[in-house]
Amino acid sequence: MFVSIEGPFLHADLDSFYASVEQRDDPRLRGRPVIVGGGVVLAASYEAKAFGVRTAMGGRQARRLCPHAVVVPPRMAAYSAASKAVFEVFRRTTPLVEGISIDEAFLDVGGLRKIAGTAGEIAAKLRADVAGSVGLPITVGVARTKFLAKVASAVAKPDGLLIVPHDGELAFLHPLPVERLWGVGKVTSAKLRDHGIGTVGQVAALCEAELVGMLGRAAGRHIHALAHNRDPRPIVVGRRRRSIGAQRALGSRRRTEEELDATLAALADKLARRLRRADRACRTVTLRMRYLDYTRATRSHTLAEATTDTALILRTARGLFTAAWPRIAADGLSLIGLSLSNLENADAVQLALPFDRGGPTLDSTLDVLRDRYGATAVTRAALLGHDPGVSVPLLPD
DNA sequence: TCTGGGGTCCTAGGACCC
DNA sequence: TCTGGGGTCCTAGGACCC
Repeated sequence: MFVSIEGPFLHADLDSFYASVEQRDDPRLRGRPVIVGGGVVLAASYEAKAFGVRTAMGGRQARRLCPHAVVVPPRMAAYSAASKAVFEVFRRTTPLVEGISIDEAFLDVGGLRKIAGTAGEIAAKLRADVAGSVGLPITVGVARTKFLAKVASAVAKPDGLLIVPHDGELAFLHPLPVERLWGVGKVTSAKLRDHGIGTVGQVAALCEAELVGMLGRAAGRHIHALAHNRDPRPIVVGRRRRSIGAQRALGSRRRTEEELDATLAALADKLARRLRRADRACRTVTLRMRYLDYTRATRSHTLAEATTDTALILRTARGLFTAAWPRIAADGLSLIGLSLSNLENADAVQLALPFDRGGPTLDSTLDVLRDRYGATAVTRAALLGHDPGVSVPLLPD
């Protein structure tokens, strides 16, 4: 993991990513409203958005709003390949790239000024490079902080470029609606609007204590800082995934215990494969449930040691399922999901350590490893103890 | 108008240890 | 014998993001 704080930052965000890939690959779709995904809208082209179609909207509603839209099934492999190509362009621009999702990243372009020009010039070239070599439209926001760069790209969409000058930060930010603040969703914006607060400027006029009183400690502090464009977060290169999950919607039909168990087994198998492919191991298994009335619940169990074993993951999931069975039987499920967290490196280094007759304890092993590699290199959670050796990742987890 | 699939982070209470 | 305070881990729930 590498951290860079210099700035300025670029926030690069592909426009209607899945739909743009479809329009790129099929000229007949260009200029027409395109919806990716049938049951639910995964992405909509700007032509479709003009009719009010939005991501995550039900397919039926979307077709009613825009009856002449072309609906195509998702092609995840094509999107994944396009994403890889775009990230290659990012990394040719600067090694300081922090991926946020399949279609979005932050770039730190400080220090490139003498070589590549101003941040604005770099951003313009980046957009041209993505269009030229991958054939996709991309919007870039440029600002002194990551947060403001992200706001700038959201305002500049689609296919735009917006540079927020140092002396114009708050003049740009304060007239915007509170929903532009990262971390303000439905619930928080409703709370703020109940207090008569609708713009970022109105948030900025409050003191931190008032916001903490309204929203809780973390959210209050966070939003107070963002409203003043205080965002010290650096670019983090090589961030590791913290969980792996999969879920399946089940519709409104009641499922039998056997059907649910088969789904659970398929999810466990799929996740264990992904886990092993990523060279990770998990210690916590979480069962996610949504009942037929759409209320949700989770049940989790943490193992003593990390595992990549399908059978153990499935046994653990089944144990959670069995414990939750009374409510499931009574209320029925509309969704079942599994998530693996507390991830550790599986590609660990094997160390042969001399142990006492009584066998090593986790803590005695930890002490030895801390002596050898330093306290920051080894954590209890990183240990994957297997007699007679132990596996230890050489990076902090 | 019924609501997919993949994630991150925060809170809060209880267990346990020092 | 009774008591406090701090820290970490686990579990469950919730808000939010793409």
